Amino acid sequence: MKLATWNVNSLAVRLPQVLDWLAANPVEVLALQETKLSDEKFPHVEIEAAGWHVQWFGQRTYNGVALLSKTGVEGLVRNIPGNADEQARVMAGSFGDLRVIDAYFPNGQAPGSDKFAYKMRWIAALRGWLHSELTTHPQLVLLGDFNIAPEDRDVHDPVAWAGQIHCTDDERAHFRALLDLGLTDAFRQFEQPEKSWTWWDYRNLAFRKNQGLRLDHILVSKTLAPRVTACVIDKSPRKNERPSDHAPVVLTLS
DNA sequence: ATGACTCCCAGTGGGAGA
Repeated sequence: MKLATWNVNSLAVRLPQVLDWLAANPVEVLALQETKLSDEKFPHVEIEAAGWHVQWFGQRTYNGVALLSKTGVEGLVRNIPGNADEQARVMAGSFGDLRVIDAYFPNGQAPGSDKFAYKMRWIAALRGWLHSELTTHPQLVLLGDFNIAPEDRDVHDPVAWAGQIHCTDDERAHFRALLDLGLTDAFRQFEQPEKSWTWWDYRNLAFRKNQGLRLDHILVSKTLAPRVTACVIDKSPRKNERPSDHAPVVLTLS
């Protein structure tokens, strides 16, 4: 079975691309981020008409997550329990014994900013919740847009990006702390091409020059790790006329 | 180079993203 994550940067713009992609890639679960739609505007009718189950949690203009799936979901959770948050960033659901947590981590804007402090608090709250989720759901996948490039090899120009947003020591320490919960970066379980990114700046022909960052990740629990047979970045949606600045990441489980 | 592009809500510009 396959699961995927994709930051679509506005589902209003990208819905046709998402439906095309699902037709070609009928994954068990597709986790979306940055839908940028209030719940009453979410295009669930179109998605359901295409044969998919869908759950959504959003707000206007910013953020917003959704879970599209072949089968129905149970145990839905919106945002991090116990962590009051105006921003719609998390949706968790169970598909049989598999717990799926879709997360859109805060961007953080710039180290030292209020938004960076929020990012740090938010990830700490996520980690605390994940700790308990893992005890009740040993088969767990955390996937989404982490807005963190975990290592220098995840950055096209590590010198230029040193200490910049997505690449600070604080963010990387938070990423490692998530791994320390017993999670594995599925992408790095396999040999991968050098210069593998999931995000390219819209500006400066960055995609054509393959100047990007690996910010979108799929972490799997210890119980699940042995079942992972592949994890790949799918650059094909970039061929669309108005692509998202992020590419999907696809996980295969035996 | 305080840039570049895209999206949103706005309203003939500006914030945010990453």
